[in-house]
Amino acid sequence: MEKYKQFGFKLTPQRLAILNYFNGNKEHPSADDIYRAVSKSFPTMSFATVYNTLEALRNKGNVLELTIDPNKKRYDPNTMPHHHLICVKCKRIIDIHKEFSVSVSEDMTQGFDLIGNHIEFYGVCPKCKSIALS
Amino acid sequence: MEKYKQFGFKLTPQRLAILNYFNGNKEHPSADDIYRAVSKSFPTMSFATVYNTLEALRNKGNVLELTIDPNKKRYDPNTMPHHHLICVKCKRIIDIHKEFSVSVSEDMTQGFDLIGNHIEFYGVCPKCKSIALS
DNA sequence: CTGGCTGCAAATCTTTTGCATCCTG
DNA sequence: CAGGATGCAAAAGATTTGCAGCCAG
Repeated sequence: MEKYKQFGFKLTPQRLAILNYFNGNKEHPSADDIYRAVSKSFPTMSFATVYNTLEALRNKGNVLELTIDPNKKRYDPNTMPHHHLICVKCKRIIDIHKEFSVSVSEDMTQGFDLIGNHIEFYGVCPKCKSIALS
Repeated sequence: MEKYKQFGFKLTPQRLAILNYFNGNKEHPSADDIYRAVSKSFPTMSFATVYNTLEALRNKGNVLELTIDPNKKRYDPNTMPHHHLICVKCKRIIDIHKEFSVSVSEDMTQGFDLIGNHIEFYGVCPKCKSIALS
């Protein structure tokens, strides 16, 4: 795919498969999710390649690592600034595209240089709500 | 300590040691930090007891589990609502005690019931700034 | 006394690493 | 054709679990 040439890294078939899986993906998958999905087309795919590719993409700023799920890292190919809402039961994550004004005065930052911020919203998704009722 | 009786769970010496370690602690320690600190007074302390106690405290709402550090869970005995600023280099976490208005319209939440939110600020702490310069 | 807690070790899960081989640029 | 990427397996960390014995209430 031409659109990936800009990335400036070797475009192996495995990486292309991961990029295709990411394309338009809003699921915030874990490394294992990616491994399982891409293994279907690449039976020899290894975790080393998944993590290696994620690391490469992360260094280029094409993927974000999410720490919102306590059990494992999740990855987000949508690099536009945005926030997340996570279901506390099933851990499903959806995007919140909205800007918030969350400035902090210097006396609160104890000499830190600020780089950015990310808001985690917590909630219960519709599916888990209905399960809870039954 | 009388103040802990309210917790309504067995006050073993090990748990008391963990509670004392937590008392006023602003370090946001990991399970391993807790284990190492409390092991000094309790050489037989085990990880099982640390995790067991953390789980019990968490269920009572006396400790928060932070997911902000990608490498491990961190724990916060300060249960007043507040936010965090993390150094992206050394992972030091400091508290941000300020309220922000971050309401989300219903059309963004896709049917989720909202429970709460938490803001992660990213930055570089003074110590890591000076190391970077040298 | 008794049920919950402790401590140890083994197991699990996620992520990382070493290294020989492969293949993109 | 060289250097980076792959795949496998082993290793490293973090967290969980099984279970026999212990002790706070």
